[in-house]
Amino acid sequence: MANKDDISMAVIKRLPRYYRFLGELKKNGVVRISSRELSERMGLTASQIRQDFSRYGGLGHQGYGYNVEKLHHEMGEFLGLQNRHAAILVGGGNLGRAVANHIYSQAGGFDLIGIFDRKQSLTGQMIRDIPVRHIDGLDEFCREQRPMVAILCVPEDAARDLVEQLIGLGVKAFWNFSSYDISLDYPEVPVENVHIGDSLMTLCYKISQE
Amino acid sequence: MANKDDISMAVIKRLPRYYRFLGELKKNGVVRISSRELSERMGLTASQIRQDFSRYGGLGHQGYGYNVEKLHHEMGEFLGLQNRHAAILVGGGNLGRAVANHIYSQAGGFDLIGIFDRKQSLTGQMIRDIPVRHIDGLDEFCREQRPMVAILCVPEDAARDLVEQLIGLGVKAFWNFSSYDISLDYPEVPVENVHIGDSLMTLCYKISQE
DNA sequence: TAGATTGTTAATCGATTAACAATC
DNA sequence: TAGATTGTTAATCGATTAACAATC
Repeated sequence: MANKDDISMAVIKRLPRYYRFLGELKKNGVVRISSRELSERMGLTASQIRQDFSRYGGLGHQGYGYNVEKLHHEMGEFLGLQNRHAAILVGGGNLGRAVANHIYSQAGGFDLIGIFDRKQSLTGQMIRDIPVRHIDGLDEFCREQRPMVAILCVPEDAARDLVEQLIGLGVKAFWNFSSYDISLDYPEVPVENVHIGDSLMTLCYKISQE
Repeated sequence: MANKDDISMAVIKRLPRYYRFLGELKKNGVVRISSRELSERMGLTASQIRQDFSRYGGLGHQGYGYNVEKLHHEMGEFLGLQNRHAAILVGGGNLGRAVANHIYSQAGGFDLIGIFDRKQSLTGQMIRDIPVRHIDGLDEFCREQRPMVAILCVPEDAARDLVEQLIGLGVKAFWNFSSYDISLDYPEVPVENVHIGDSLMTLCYKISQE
């Protein structure tokens, strides 16, 4: 397999979508698929699909195409979905709850081990099978449980302070729903941003263009 | 001003971030800024910033830089934030609530005029100042109120049927939080996707790379 | 074997960066 | 005027598409 370091973000960003489509095909009992047919279903070029897949070594067979189950499985491996990373969630509001539920229904990758909020009224409430703890207990919890990932569903100012605190506590990566730009201060730390506000502005632009 | 149709998505996707940073500078009383200084604050090249801004006509002044307030305002105009689009939200769960609150706190673009859910237990509840209605009333509501945009915070299968129904009811654009790929079936309809599941997989990949 | 389809190389296209003349 | 900085053109870099030999 090619060294993953060579693979550009442009390709990586397409992998989850491939993974979803292949999962769907697998569920529908499709055994094999050609790059051409997959391209039609996904709205990509067959060329791009072959380029993307070929980076991961011999996934296909000439004259046959790709085995759906194998491809789906390998794609999950490339994404690292077989790993289990201990994660904590900070911010138990609506967004935090939605995200917590998502992690549960999503196949792989993360185990949510703690939820924190600064609102006293939330502490003790259960989200799925996890109790919401008060943010004051964050330090102690992290020192004992050593979460690897933190999910930030808090406002920008809170996120800024939390990132500093959490990095000090050994957190290695962030799933960031705030508008605080973590990478500017910590360029080496893996961060995945979900900027809902930016998405809304982009929609506004697209509509204005009609 | 250049015809907006010429401007690529790569540029458009950066506009909300510019808009946010400029709003912050404005709030901090910064009057003027050069492309070089903005580039350092945002982690971009000065060249890219000048390229991006120059597409919109003479926003800067040689030897001076850019006026922060003017640039912020113009950026908002390009994004169409001065418009008001009537929007409905389908799906009153945690994600729907989070999104509804977002629309309220966000400066511009959308007026949320209705919220729908198929759960009887939710109907009648208030989210902000909007009552949750039962999904059975969607047709009648849309025929009377003519929403332009629909926000989908429902599972994929529900989203599929809803899009068909809503397009029939005159909805022109979608903010889509489901994994249903609207553009495959309706390539002409403006859609902005927020794929939380894909984002989580991408994070998983980034962590595995460390 | 003949037909299908990959993996890969080459060509094209688009986006980013560098350079600099224009000018405030 | 001298210094700073834009807007724009040219150069570079990267990503996508096309073509096709390899081969199942």
